[in-house]
Amino acid sequence: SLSLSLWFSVTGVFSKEYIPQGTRFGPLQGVVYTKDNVPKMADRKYFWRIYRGRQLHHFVDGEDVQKSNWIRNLVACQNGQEVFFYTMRPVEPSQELLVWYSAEFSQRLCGHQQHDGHRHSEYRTNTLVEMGQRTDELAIDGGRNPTTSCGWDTEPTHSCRWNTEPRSYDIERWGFKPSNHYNTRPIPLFIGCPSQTQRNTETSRHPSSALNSPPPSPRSFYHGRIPSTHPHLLQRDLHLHGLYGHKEVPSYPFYPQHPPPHMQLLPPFNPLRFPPMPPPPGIFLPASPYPTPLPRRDAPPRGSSYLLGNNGLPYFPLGQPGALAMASPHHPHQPYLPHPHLALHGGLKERAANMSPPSGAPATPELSPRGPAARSGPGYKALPYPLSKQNGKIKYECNVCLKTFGQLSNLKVHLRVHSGERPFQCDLCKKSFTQLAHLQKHNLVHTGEKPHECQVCHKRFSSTSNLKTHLRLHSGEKPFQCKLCGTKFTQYIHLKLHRRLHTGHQRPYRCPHCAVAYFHRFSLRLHQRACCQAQGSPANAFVRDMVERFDASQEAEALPEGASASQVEEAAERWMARGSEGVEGKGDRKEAGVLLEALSQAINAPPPRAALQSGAAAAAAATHHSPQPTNQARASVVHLYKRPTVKTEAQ
DNA sequence: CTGGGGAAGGGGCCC
DNA sequence: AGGGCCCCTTCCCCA
Repeated sequence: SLSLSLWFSVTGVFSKEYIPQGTRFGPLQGVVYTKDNVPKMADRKYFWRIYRGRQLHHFVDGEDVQKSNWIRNLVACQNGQEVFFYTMRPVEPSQELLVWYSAEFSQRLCGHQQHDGHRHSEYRTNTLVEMGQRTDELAIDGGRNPTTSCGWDTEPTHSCRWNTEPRSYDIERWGFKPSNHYNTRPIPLFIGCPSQTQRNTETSRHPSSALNSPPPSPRSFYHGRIPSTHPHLLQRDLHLHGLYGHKEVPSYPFYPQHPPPHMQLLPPFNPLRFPPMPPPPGIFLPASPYPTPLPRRDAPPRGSSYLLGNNGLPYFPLGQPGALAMASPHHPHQPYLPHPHLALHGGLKERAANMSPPSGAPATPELSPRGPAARSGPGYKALPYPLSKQNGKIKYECNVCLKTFGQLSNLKVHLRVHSGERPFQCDLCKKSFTQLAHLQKHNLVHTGEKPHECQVCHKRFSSTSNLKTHLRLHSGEKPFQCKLCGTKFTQYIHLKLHRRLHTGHQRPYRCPHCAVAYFHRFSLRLHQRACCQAQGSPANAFVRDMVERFDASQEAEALPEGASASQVEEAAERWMARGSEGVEGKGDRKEAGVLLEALSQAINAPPPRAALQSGAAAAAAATHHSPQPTNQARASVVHLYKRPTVKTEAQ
């Protein structure tokens, strides 16, 4: 798996402000290699293949941060001989910018297979658009036809292209008129990215000024501002080349004196910590900045997405008409912006209809997209998601979390979990839901209706679940039992709260300086290096809390007491990949990243001598005065976060 | 502080 | 594809 050291050796880019969908960044800069002069020792992780026509022309290596400006949250688009990046969707403030790349590349990056049955969803990156380009088209449009490519240097499994110039998109998308300058030369900076103050203004959405600005210096330099939430970065002289205008020669069209205020540097990119989301189904792609390809014989119908899913196969949006129609008003930051072609050719319904996978494809399991047989011709006839067979039944696998579904519709609903799409909105309170049934259930809140009645006490409930819970009061059933004291509960949450009474008093490894104790020696070591103020660590309540969580995690529990630093590191990594128990649930992934960084530093940095000594003494003293936790006590901790089942808890 | 009950939301399966 | 239903989880409030 990806090592922490790698994680923290790479610079990440975060948005400081909302970036509208369709914003373009670029061009990519980096070390240029021809096919023949690639150094033997070159790390090809960040290689970009640049095509001329269908021929591989050269590579751009984005690895060297001193020489490149690559970013990884966007879809890349080869434009002539340059690479630009387009935002796939609006980028929220503080969201990291990442570039999509394929599952194959992800696997190579992570160095292991993802199909081991674990939920390695966070590892799974998705979707790369890789397109070829004909030389004659270069001549036609002056080299402005975009083709996209991925960050790997293996032979592409597919190629496709957009025949529509980005100019067309830009014009229609933003509503400005083409300028001669833009016609003749691509602007090697991003377009239409309003500042905070400009965001809601019409002019910001029609950044014609960008078009009329002189092209910026291709060599540019940006010193990012360090956010107050990441004070540890203040000591570093972080900079990112290229994207935002020259330090001495301001060139950024909108921000002539300063880097774009919505961009700033944050902790390093970590594909495990901040996994790129897959191309969101439905609601995002129709508003994609990418020009809709003109029809060709071997291409999907107009309106189909040319994004490639896993294994380089096309990723078709899964949107439904309802989703398309309802998405935008409910998500002001994800404005639905009908593509000009949609407006011209019938709008949403046609678009949605055209977005369906090729008819018949789901019913042809022999066209498994996992195999080469799935690709007949240029490869547009495959499904957007992997298929597999389990016990003779077709399974539809989520590209993001690898969960499989027996029915396609279930997968489609499931994908909303990842896309954030919530197509069903309550008219009264404007809350939105992923499923109609949830909205219908929610409506009962407003109507006061309680359709489910307890036959014993005639109390009424809005849901069967709540009635069922209630019925336990009459039946005396208490399925949730504390293993330590035997107390039984009717609800799991009550057991969960109760069990905390037992923990906290049985953690043998106490910090001699503060009132914290841990189950594991390595946790105490982490604490002392990462968050013990008495040891000179910065006060960080979050890191402190996370060390505690990790200490109580299954991953930590599985480690031997004398676990090596690398073992602890790997366990923390697994823990994070699993969602870190509550961290992800609270939507605070960046904070979790901060923890991992702290963990990494704590693991890798040589410990303060005093800390080690006192820590060892404390551990020894603690061990002496308080025996090792019993398996039972440890189990209670492990199960603290474990998904409960009636069976196990009742045993 | 702890146990207990209900309200509400979210994910997934089956039809 | 969509409706119905179930299970699970969390939050809130109260005794």
